[in-house]
Amino acid sequence: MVKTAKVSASHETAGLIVHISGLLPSLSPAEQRVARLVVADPADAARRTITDLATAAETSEATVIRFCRSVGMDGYPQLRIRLAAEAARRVEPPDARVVGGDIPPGADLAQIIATIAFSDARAVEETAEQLDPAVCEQVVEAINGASRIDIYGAAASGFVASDFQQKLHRIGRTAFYFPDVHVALTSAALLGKGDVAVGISHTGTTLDAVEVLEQARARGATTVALTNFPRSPITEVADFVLTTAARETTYRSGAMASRLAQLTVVDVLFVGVAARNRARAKKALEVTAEAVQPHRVKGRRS
Amino acid sequence: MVKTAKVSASHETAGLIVHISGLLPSLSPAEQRVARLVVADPADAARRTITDLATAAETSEATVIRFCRSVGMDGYPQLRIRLAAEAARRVEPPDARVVGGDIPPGADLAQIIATIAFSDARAVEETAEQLDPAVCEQVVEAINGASRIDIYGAAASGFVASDFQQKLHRIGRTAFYFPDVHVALTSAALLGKGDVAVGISHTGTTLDAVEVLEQARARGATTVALTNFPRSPITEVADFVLTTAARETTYRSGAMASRLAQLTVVDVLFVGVAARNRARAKKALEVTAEAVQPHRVKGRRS
DNA sequence: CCACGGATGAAACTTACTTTCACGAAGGCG
DNA sequence: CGCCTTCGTGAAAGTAAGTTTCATCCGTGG
Repeated sequence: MVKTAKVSASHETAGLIVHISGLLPSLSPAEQRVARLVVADPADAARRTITDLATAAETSEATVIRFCRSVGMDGYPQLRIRLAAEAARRVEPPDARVVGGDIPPGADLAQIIATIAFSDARAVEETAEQLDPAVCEQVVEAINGASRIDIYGAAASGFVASDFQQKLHRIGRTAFYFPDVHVALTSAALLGKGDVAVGISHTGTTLDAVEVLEQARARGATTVALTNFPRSPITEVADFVLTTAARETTYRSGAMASRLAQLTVVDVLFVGVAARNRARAKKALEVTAEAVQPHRVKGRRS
Repeated sequence: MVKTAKVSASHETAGLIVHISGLLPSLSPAEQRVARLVVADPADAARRTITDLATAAETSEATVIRFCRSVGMDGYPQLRIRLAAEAARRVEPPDARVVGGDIPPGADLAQIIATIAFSDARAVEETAEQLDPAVCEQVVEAINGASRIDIYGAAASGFVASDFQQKLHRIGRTAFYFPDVHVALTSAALLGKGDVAVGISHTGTTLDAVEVLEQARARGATTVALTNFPRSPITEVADFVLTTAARETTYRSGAMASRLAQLTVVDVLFVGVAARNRARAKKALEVTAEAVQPHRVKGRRS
């Protein structure tokens, strides 16, 4: 009890297994048998009960407890938990992921899932990384001060535009989304100083989106572009440019990752605006949530 | 993704916390208190004894045990071990501990960006982790063989539904999305054996979505539900259930991460279907891309 | 208003963990 | 060479943790 008791304290955090095998030689024979089992398969040991482990090590429970104390644990349960944690940590990190993005022809669903998840998550992270907080700030400011916000996007970007519109609307801002270019153009013509027009286009080359921003800008409105390509045509008619960072390839040309990246930016702007009017936004969200309550099925399944 | 073999096992092994938060609404009040403690700080929960945890959750040990069973564990010790492992594997987010939670009042844009990116990316990854490839496979199969696919979703889920519809349509599948419930219901009434109806609802309690699936199922169509909560009402009318893993406080945050998670699942299904008809899908994508070419502004996009 | 079913905690119970203690083997000292 | 000491050990007693059972409570629908 006295001799090895103090060794541990500092080593507790990292490398429990290493720690154990380090002081293995200093343990008594029976304890060593326990130690070897533990080191050989920590995860398995964590699953066992003390009696079970004692039996496997051909010794008694008492010895297992002594072993626990010898390696600096309070008791068996603590050892178990530490072992479980340790074992989990040394599991291979989510390894060879198909970074490229293209789905190989023979891929099964599991591969497809992994690939998509990876590139989708990547797009979100990378987009966030390269987003300029200062620009976001200004855009939020503009939106917050606008008496009207027009949002335009076509096809896949249309969903994003529509989503953004709905979000702003939900917190009580006057926002519009027009699926039809002509309507969007006429609306843009009615914008004025202090209003905001947002154009969303992954490629940045969507003629309609460019035209809408152009029109809005001509009327004195603040124009914001959301695109993946920082030097694309749409950026030329935008006061503020927000870029996404999605790398789409063949199959993904159906705008998959880009969409998520765009939505992330929308989320940022939305939260930014909401944060400016915390109380009001919260209230609005609650009210709108209540409004749909009758459309919910009551109760839960058990 | 290393192992695809064990279908149900993979669901349990990966993302225990996610799994729990998904089941949260379907738990009884007392169990929910326990669940919240566990989700809030898994590592801490793993350290506690059952009595301790019960006290902290202001309930009895019996309830804690019931909670363990509800989330698929044998008993408390197993839960403890799993929590410890889970907590260890989890990489500490750089700064923001706010995972699904609220943005702190004083947050600046940079913080907001980091927080959102983190929880968005997390939702995507965790959703992918717990997606069951076998179920996806069957859904893909069903969609692939369907002569018609009806997709329904309301509000935020409506965008996802619409996006899915557009994607399927683009690779030449006959898919519909109806923003109007009544139209959706009449359409569902015309579905038949071999057809597919997809209902999207984050909470799983959207009455409209449930009704549409019900109707579709009554007509012999295959029904698919996409929801965050594996035991919500919508799952009762679905032949196949696909779950997302967004840990969003259900109503408050206006469906941000959940949306991305849903889109990820949509992407998986889309690619899955496309992969079955590689040549045809590719051709279709090219043709549709050409169709919008005249609407592009010419010029570089670096 | 009652019957019913689910949710819940108190208490009985079981299992797991911890402590105590006595035995026996190894080493030292008279 | 024996006797004492020390240490490692497991049996068994003791305590704490986990699990089951059951009576009660509460809301729901007849």
